[in-house]
Amino acid sequence: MTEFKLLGKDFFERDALSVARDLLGKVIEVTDGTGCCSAVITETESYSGFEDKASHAFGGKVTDRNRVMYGEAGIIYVYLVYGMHVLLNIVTGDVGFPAAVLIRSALPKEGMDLMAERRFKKRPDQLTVKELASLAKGPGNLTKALGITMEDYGRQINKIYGQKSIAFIDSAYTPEYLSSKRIGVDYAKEWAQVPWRFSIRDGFSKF
DNA sequence: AGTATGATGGACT
DNA sequence: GTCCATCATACTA
Repeated sequence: MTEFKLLGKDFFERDALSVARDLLGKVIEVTDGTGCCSAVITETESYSGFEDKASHAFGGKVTDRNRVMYGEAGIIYVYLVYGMHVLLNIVTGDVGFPAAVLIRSALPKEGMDLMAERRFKKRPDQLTVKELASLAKGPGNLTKALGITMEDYGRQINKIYGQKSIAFIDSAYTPEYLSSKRIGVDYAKEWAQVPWRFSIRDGFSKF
């Protein structure tokens, strides 16, 4: 009998940096018509406020894509980059203040068969070591493995929509972590340098 | 209505 | 380290 509790709206109703850091070691669990899978969150990034040049909401910009960043905490903000990758964010903080946490990587926990099928059309025992290690590593790989799609846009976490739900589960695990520069935002100049990326210190990362 | 580009990932040198 | 697939979105006009 596993005791678990969902991370409520209050968890996400805080500043994006705290949420990003505290999300490390927590579990994301996705259920859809094909089944259920979960993974331990190992890497996140925060995007916060009007001044953050790396944020889609920089300068208070509002578009059809980024609109939910101004919404209530716990809303799912997904978008497509490079014409092919879906990236998962959770909105944080107060309504009207644009902020979100990007989930970049996770360690597969349950539902390996689903994740292996979605990523490589293979059974888990057919995966190479490289494939296994990269199952949910990287924001694009993570959403593909977990089955997160654009249809999840604007939905609330921990709620069921038809057969689909994206839940966040608490954990007593509070890992040592590292902070570093955010990835892929060099265009944001000085805002590309702020240490708003968080990752579990696993002893293997070279940071 | 035309164009530039990206909160990536994989292949390759 | 370099190249590039691929297309919705944001921006220019």
